[in-house]
Amino acid sequence: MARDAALERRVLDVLWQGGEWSVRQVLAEVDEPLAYTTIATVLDRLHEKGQVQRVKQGVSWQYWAARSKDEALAAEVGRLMARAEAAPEPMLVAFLDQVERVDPDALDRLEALLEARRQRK
Amino acid sequence: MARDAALERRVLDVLWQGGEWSVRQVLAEVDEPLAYTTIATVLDRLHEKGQVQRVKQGVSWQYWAARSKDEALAAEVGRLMARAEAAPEPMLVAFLDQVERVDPDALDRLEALLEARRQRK
DNA sequence: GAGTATCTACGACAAATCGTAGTAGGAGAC
DNA sequence: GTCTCCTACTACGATTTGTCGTAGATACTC
Repeated sequence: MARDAALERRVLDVLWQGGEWSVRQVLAEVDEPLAYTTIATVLDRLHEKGQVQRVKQGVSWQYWAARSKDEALAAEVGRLMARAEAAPEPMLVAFLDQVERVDPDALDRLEALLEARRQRK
Repeated sequence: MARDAALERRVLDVLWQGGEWSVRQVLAEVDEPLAYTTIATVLDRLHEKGQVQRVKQGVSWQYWAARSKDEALAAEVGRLMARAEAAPEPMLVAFLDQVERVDPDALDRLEALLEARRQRK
C-alpha cells in the first residue's frame, strides 16, 4: 500500500491550486477519512524534500508548493529526457505518439506552439 | 541505497542492446563487482514484472527485453501524460521547453516529424 | 563414476520510501 | 483554568530494491 506516492501527489495537487494552505485546509480538501497527523506528516516530508515551502503563521504553518505544477511537469519531462540519454529522436516520436493517442487535436496545438516559439526566436 | 532502481535500469540497458543474454553475460556487461546471484535476482524480478522475457536454454535461461527502449520510453511518456490529467497544454509547453534545453536543433526535427505525421494522416 | 564448475530456486536481510497515526506538550480561546 | 488545536517526535507495517548465501540439480572433465 506504499510505493506509488499517491497521497503525496494528491496533497501536491491541492497545493497546486495556488495560495497557502494550513494542514487542516489540506485535510479538508483531500476529502478522505485521514488523520490530521497523516496530512501533517506528508506535508512535513514534502517540505524536507524541498517540494513545498512553508512559513509559520502564529502557531501553525502555512504551506505552498515550491514549484508550480507546470514546473514540476517540466522537471519530470527533463528527467525522462536525461534518462533517454539525449538521443531525442525516439523520444520525440514517443511523445508524438502519446500526444496523438491522448488527444489527436493536440497535435495541431503543438504545431501552433512550435510556430510561436520559432517566431519568438 | 534502495529506491532508485538504478541496477534494474542498468540491466535493462544491457538487454536493450538487443539479443538474448544469459545471467553471466549480463553480469560481465554490467561490469561491476556484483555477485552472480545479484544479477540473477534482478533479472528474475524484472521477469516477474513482465519487463523481460526468457526462455530456458538447456539448464540456463536466456533473457531479453520485453519491450524496446523506445517502447519503454513511450510508456513512460504516456504515464507522465496520464498523470498530467490530459490537460496537455502545459505538458506540451513543458516538453518543448525541455527539448529546446537539451537540444535546440531538435525543435526543427520535431517540426519535420509533425509534418510527416500530418502527411501520413 | 568422482570431482568440479555452473545454474536455478528460494530465502534473507538491510535500507529507503510511504501511508497512517498516536502521544506529548505548548499556546490560544473563553 | 479548562478545552481545543497545532506542532514535534516517534513509530510501525508494507513494499521496493540491492545484495547475497545456500542447497540441490545438471553438466563437463578425467
